[in-house]
Amino acid sequence: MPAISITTPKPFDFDLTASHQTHYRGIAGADVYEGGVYYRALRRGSRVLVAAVSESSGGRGLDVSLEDGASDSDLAYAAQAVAGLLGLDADLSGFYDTLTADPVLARTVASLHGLRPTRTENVFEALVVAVIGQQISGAVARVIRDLLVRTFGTPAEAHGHALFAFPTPHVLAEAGHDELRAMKLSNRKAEYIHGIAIKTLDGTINDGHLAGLEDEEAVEELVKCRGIGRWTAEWMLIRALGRPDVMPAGDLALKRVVSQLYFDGADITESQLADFGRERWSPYRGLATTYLFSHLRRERAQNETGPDAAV
DNA sequence: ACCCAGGCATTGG
DNA sequence: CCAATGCATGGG
Repeated sequence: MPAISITTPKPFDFDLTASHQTHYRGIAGADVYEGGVYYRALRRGSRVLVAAVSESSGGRGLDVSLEDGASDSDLAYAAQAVAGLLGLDADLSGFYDTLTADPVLARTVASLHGLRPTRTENVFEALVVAVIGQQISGAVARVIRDLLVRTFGTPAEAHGHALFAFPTPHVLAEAGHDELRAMKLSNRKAEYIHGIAIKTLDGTINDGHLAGLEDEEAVEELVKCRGIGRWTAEWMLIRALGRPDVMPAGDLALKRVVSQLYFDGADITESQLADFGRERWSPYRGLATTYLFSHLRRERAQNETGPDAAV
């Protein structure tokens, strides 16, 4: 099986990072983490490559394997894509310095040392996943996201696993309203996602262009799209572009966790959270957000399968 | 049977 | 310009 090694930066915890990417549940959308191997179906042009990623036996990096027939060029592509998905290119040193100055945050995320800010494959994936997650609980969002990926994603049988590449803008743009509604999306969200697919196809939403914009410029441009508000734009910047200083201050769960950790449970407003984050965590508000959410996700997943998993 | 959940667009003051 | 309202669905 063709494979390529990639060296990893420090600090880096592969298990933590792959678990975070799959919401500590082994599968989340197009991402799968099972038996110590992270699987992801990647799009390269019109083809799909399935990467299987595991720690090198030497422990000095990662091995990325593709199916037989993959070229050296495919391997180089996959190595680069996996490095992005796992956030290996992020710089954590400044954030860890911030942690030493914030004992509350440091204690909360103490067991997340080496977690990397993982990413989606592209802007479209992040936007669609964010729209799905608007207003509803993580549990509901997961059901809808996984259904969408299994229904409209590109199946890729490889490494003995049935995997799916994330649906293309083309497929979702071609899908009828009733087909999207069947994904348990609301009428509105079905329209939003359809529109985002169209705008991605016609270049109105363009990864390279957005990557060249400052955080706030990108938000201002994205919120012109129907269905994309500030919250959705900010999550896209974090998830797709790995922006380290973006914080979705309107996020209900983030408000709650910051309230509990820093304000004795008292309700805080969006602007209070924005001020707090700017003063306390700049310029690493995005990394603080990622770590806090990883903490929440893991707690929730453990509570469901943990103490009284009476099976 | 309610009520809430990692928002958004629309409407009405 | 700010406040209220409907939306779809699964879990508590």
